[in-house]
Amino acid sequence: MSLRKAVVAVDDSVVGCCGTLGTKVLSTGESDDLAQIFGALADPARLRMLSMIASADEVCSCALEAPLEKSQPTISHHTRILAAAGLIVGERRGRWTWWRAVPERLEAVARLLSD
Amino acid sequence: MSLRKAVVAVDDSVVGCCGTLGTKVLSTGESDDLAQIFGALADPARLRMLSMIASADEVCSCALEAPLEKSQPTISHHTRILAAAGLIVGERRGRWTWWRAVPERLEAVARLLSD
DNA sequence: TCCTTAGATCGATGATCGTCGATGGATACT
DNA sequence: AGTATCCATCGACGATCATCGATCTAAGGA
Repeated sequence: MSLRKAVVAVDDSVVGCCGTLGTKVLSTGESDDLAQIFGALADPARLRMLSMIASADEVCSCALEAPLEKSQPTISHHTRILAAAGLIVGERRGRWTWWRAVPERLEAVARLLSD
Repeated sequence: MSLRKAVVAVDDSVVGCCGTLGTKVLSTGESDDLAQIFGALADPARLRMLSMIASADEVCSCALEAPLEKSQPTISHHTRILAAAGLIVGERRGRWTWWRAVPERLEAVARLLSD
């Protein structure tokens, strides 16, 4: 058994159901889930990765290593965290995995910060 | 000299000047600063703290310990990080420090996620 | 059937983070 | 002056994280 904490996807219902940050005090459960989403955005490499994916239509994992200057396992690690936060989705086609941004997710998080 | 990394305020110009995440790829400098802001939001205690402050007009530090169930040094630690990210501002009045949310900052971050 | 390639997983390591007890400084009240 | 209170800072400890080499799996191409 691995000691590393599993990367578990955050529930969809957390975002876009709770009004704004300023309307009511978050419950501990809500804050846990939201912290995971913001945690996914709290790394420079992941932010650049996300902006690359969001700027293009689709991006292959293999196209991320060079510009981000990270090893292949590190790229895989970061894509997994962004996907668990619902910010990107991946599709395996042949040997390649293609990543797309999820604009609705970004908008939902944005709406949560300010309505 | 302390080994702990100093908590340095993030430059104001990073937010609200750069369009959306999907319009262009972030530079390393931009992603570093943004990661600090999102990092401030990436903790459940800080999110609850921010929602408490944003929901009220002003909140005294002393009113945060009980509901968050954290010690006084921990509360002070978290307020400092939120303030360095520009999400709250504190004003010392007598013995108490009063905290206010910065809605423009929240809106700027939201706009950055989705325009 | 090999050989190559893309990506996920494992295990380890060094850095960062959240937390709190102890301490110090500043302010208010008596 | 003396005491009490609010808060920032320090130092330490345990947990989590980012990173990468090594390994494994799966999917072409020869």
